[in-house]
Amino acid sequence: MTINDVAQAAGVSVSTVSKVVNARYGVAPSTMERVLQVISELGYETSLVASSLRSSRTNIIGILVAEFEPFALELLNGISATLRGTQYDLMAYAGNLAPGGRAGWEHRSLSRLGGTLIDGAIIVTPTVEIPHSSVPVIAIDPHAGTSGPAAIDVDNFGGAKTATEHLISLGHRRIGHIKGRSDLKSAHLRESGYRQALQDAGISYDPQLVHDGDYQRDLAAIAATDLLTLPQPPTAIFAANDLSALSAIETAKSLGLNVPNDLSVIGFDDIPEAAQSKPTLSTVRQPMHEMGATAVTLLLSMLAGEEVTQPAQMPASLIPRESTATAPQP
Amino acid sequence: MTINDVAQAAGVSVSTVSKVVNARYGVAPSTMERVLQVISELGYETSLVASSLRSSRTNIIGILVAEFEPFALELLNGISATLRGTQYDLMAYAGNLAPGGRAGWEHRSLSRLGGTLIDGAIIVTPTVEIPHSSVPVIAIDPHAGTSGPAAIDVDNFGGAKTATEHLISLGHRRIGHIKGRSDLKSAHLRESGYRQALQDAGISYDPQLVHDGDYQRDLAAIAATDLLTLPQPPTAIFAANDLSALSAIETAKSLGLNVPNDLSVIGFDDIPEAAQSKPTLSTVRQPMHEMGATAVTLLLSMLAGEEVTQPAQMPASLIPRESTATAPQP
DNA sequence: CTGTTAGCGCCTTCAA
DNA sequence: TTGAAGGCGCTAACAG
Repeated sequence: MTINDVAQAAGVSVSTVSKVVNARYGVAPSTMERVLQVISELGYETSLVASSLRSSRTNIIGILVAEFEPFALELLNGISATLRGTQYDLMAYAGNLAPGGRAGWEHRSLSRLGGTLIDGAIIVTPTVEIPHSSVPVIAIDPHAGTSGPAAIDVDNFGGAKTATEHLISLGHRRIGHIKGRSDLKSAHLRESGYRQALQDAGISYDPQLVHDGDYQRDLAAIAATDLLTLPQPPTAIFAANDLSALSAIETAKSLGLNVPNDLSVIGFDDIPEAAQSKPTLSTVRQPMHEMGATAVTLLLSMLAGEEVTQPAQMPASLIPRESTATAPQP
Repeated sequence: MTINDVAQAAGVSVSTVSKVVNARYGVAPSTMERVLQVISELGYETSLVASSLRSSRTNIIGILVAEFEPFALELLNGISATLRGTQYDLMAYAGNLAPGGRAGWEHRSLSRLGGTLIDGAIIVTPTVEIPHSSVPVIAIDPHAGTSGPAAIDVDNFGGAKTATEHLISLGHRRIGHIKGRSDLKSAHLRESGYRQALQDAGISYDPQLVHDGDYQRDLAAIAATDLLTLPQPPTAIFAANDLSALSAIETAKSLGLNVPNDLSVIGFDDIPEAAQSKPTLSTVRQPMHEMGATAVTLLLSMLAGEEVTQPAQMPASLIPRESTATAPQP
């Protein structure tokens, strides 16, 4: 079912059909009607691929992710809602599913789709490389410096500080931290926030209480075990992300500890699982919906020809749930 | 950055570059090395659009949705997880965001992407039309007959029956129902399940207790109001979906009723909001993750050349939460 | 108003 | 082993 079939069936040339499809001027009303008739009979739709190869505009916004995990999905939700009612369709592409090459998927996806298929891109990346591209790009959560394209992220430092202050306000003095991936800026910022909160409260920093969890479930479990089997274990743990926090809760349970009575745990992100765990997880929420919406807004202005370079920083907010409680009396 | 630039920089022809990129035989090792060198220097990636126009395989699975709402996003999650480790990438396309034409997006999206951009499609549709296509297609939740392509849906009848039985087991005898969209088969099946459960329990069917909610929030609110202002209002309501159920709870609250003490409410779907409402919503869960996984499995076998026509029906499971309780004593 | 022509970037015969 | 040529479906000049 190509434009050729339509042209043939209607007894006109392909260019005439193209004009009708794209509502160009210069087609006789009668011809137009006949062609439209044939089109609807045959159920013809113009091929996105072919037309995008030829013309530069597609009216499609691409969102590029490594894979569709909860964070990206929430973002997608906000993006989709914001895009509704505009002229743009949304195409989400996970370019890292195939086995092999983990690195550089941002560049690969952008090169493969950019320029032709999509008019602009929102790229969700936890890595450092943000390629420059022929189309406007917004990066969300680009754990990197402020170089490169317009970027959006959450206030990692402030959020971590808030989380730690929450624990302090509950009377905790011995507070552990499970760090995130050390090559990501967000991990450092979150650790800094933790240390700042301690310092502000006059609690001295104890390196023994900080272990590496790499934002991953299994490594976080090891870190939690190390922390909890210390001669003087912490009464509370701030984990750099929810995944680590949930893992820490599991570990505490397996060691016979009760959360939150024996140990308080707080995470970062507020992924959907956080609200459904037992006990439900106290955490610091990234406003993913709003981040998605902001990304769209910025991208649309870039597409409208405006210059956008200023990175946007979104606020993080404390979500106290069941996994944090007042410190046990010694 | 096209294949031409690479060819020029490497001092070879485009066809040679193409052969190198696609690992075809017939290129001298030295040439190959030089070309690869240039490719990595220039950061060249083959254009998805151009190559898909020329060759039929892209190793991309498309998932076509009207928009990215919670149901589709959960599905996406399951699909993405199942696709990991296979050779396929995932492209999700929302082809109905642009204002205007609501109907027929399935056909439009499939025509525009199928045949060239994607090797196969999973289409998430609540409407009746399921177009035939040039690529293998699996339909999820196609509230339609068994005609057309391979389809996956949930046991609507059994799930509705289970929900109603749950209310009956709590002592309710006067049970209202807020129906779904009458043009969708799922709505009829859910109503049938409700009536079957009543009949099995020896409770006579009262047409006054069944109102139309169209699966929509606002219409469900009207239906709920009508039900609750009846001379003899129901003590429990089974809503055809969670959206309607949440709306019914709102309505009940605004009428001064306490849920679940004065009125029990149960929904259908188990969307994420159900676990976070106050009170949390009892419901019947569609196994969206598993439905997505099943869709992928079926699609992969179709792509491998096997015939798949048998529709898959997934089980629905009761998720009792706070919004249902024993019937108030008269 | 309509049709012919020339590519968009790529892959695939087919000659050289 | 290499390159030239044709064409995938479509759009955009340009002639007629």
